[in-house]
Formats: sequence, structure tokens, C-alpha cells
Amino acid sequence: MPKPSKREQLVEATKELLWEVGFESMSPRDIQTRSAARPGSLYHHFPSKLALAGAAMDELAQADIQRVNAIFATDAPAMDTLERYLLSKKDATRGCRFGRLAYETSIEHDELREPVAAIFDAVRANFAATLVRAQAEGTLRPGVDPDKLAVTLLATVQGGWVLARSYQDETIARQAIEGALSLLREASRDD
Amino acid sequence: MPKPSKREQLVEATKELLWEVGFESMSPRDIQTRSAARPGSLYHHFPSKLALAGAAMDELAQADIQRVNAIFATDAPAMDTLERYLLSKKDATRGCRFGRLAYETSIEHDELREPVAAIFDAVRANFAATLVRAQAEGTLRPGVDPDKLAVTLLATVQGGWVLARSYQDETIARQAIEGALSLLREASRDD
DNA sequence: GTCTATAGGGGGATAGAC
DNA sequence: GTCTATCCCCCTATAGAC
Repeated sequence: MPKPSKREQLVEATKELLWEVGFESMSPRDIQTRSAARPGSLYHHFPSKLALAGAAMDELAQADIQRVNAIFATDAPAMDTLERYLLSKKDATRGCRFGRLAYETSIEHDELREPVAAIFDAVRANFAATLVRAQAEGTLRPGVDPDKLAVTLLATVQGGWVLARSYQDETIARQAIEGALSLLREASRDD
Repeated sequence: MPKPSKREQLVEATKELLWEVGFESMSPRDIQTRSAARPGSLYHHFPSKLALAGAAMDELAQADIQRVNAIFATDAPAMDTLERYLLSKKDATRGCRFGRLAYETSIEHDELREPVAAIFDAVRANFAATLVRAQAEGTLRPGVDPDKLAVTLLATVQGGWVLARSYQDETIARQAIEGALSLLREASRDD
């Protein structure tokens, strides 16, 4: 494999740092240290730290959208697929790479906000389509709005991460998910 | 009313800034400007910016715990009380004063983390007690675990704020809540 | 395209007069 | 208890050689 350019190294280092510390707490010096690149390289390839972070977020979002779409592209029963995704193991105290940007002041810049919105849109669409499928399969009552419920599930996941970080305890994120799943199961019962 | 001391003014200014920009993005200079206090006053009353922020968070949490407890101290039907709290109007794109600290690196410091955990504990306890009451009143099936569901509801609220900020659109937070409420309603039906 | 050197400003905190 | 003055370091970025 060819030697990575400084540009690629800068973007990779930025992806890591965005997850570890977020945008505001990540300095150009941090990026330069981790990528073994000098100020001249950074500002040759990107006009600003924001532009570099935007490029990194774009790559992160595109990769994750592929990953999520692949998980949901299955013929397994809808509720099983949903459950498998929601319960897949995560290091919750580390938080969500995308959700962590929400409370940064710079989320107002579209360079950062649009990749975050894109991955959230993709997850919501997969949730909603799967819930529609569940209704067709008879495992979810028709009385609930799949689009709204998709937002609820995404919010529960994101909120679970917020709680995990606030308590510095990853088990609480799973409790949030399990509560949502048990509610979904109740909403499928006919007795 | 007596003239506020510089200490009080510093704490008030810090409360505002913690909400507006968070801990890391708030500089001692910002606090000094807003409180019309000088560096000497800040470091006379507090050993560090962290200690000042901790004092401010303590006051914010205590006040909010009182507020929440008051809302849930009612004889109204359990589900109505829950719904009233969850649907009470909020400026969602501003986010949650407490949840916003979750993704800051400094949440690892107990001075900031403990007040956040305290308000979350209070909300969860009120949710759980109200859900138990709902089961006694026959408006929630006994099959769901009130403690777990309380975590789910809190996560949905917190996640709703994350989504509102990510989309810069406050209506999505309400969609998350409404989805959760419709699921709760389905879980109370017997047909 | 990558490097070295440096600039202007703000961050968090301290010293010591009043 | 509150003030003024100041410190050192890091932040983000620019200039210009190679």
C-alpha cells in the first residue's frame, strides 16, 4: 500500500481526536503531533481547523452510514434486526462520535452539523423502515407512527450515551435500550 | 434587598455561562466580564475555575431538584402527571444545562459530575414512582420494569435535546417524547 | 507538498496594593 | 474583599524557505 500523504494522515488524526476530545478541545497542535505533520502541511491542505474537521466528519459519517445500512439489509424478522442493532455492544462511556458534537458551539457550522444530521437521518430511515416491516409482519401494532417511533429510538440511544458519561457507567445506556425494547414488546401483544 | 456580594455575582454569572457555552468554553475572563468582578475576587473566593463551576452546578442542581419534586407531588392520575412533565415547553435547541456537560472532558471531575448525577437521579426516582403508581391505577401493564423504563424516559428526553441541537430544530425533541408516550399508551391497552 | 520560524491574542492563574 | 498589574503558556494561523 502506498505511503499515506500528509493530508490523509491529518484527516485520520483528526477523526481520532474528534471522537476522543471533540472539536473545540482539539488544537491544531494536537493534530500536528498525532499526524507527524507540521503547521505548513495542515494549512496547505485546509484553510482552517474547521475545514479539516469537516472533512474528517464527512468521512466518518459516510463510513458509518454504509455500516448501518448493511446491518439493516437483511431478511431476518424486523424486530430481531432492530433488537440486534440496539443491543450491539458499544463502549458507552466513550460516547457517540456524532452526538458528542451536538453541544459544541461549533455545531452551528454546517461543516460539522451536516455530517451529524446525515448519519442520524440514515439511522432514523432504517429504524422507520424496519418498524413498518414489523407492522406488516404483525409484531408491532398499527397504532404507532413508525417515523415518530424511529425518532424516539434514536433519542433513547443518544440519551443513553449522555447518561453513561454523566454517571461514568456504561451499564445505564443498556438499561435505557432494554426499557425501550420491553415497551416495544408490550406494544406488540394482543392479550 | 441587600447588595449582592462579588461571590454571589460570580456564581450567578457562572450559572448563565455554563448553560450558554459549557465549562471548557467559558473562560475566567468571560465570568469576570459578566459579573463585573476582577480576577482577584474570583481567586479569593474560589481556588480555581473548576471549583467555581462546581459551586454553580450545585446550586443549579439543588434548585432543579426542588422544581421537579414539586411537579410530581400531586394526586393527579399518574400518566397525566408524567405526560404533563414530558410535554412541558422547553427551548430544545438550547439544550439541557446538565446534559450538556456530559461530553465535556471535565465531566470526569466529581465537582461537575455529581450535581449532574444528582438531578438525573431525582428525575429517575420521580419517573419510577409515578410508573409504579400508574401500574397500581391500572394504566400501565405490570410487565414492564418501572426503574428501567424511568431510565428509558430520561434517556429519551436527553437524546431529544441532542437531536434538537444536531438538527438545529426544536420540534424533533417533541417527536421523540410523543413517540415514547404513544408507546406507553399502547402498553396500557388491553384489547 | 512539506518544512521552520514566528505572530497576535486569549487562557488560567498569581502578587501585592488598598 | 476587591482592586490593578502581570505572568507563562498555548491557541490558531501566517510567512516564506526548500
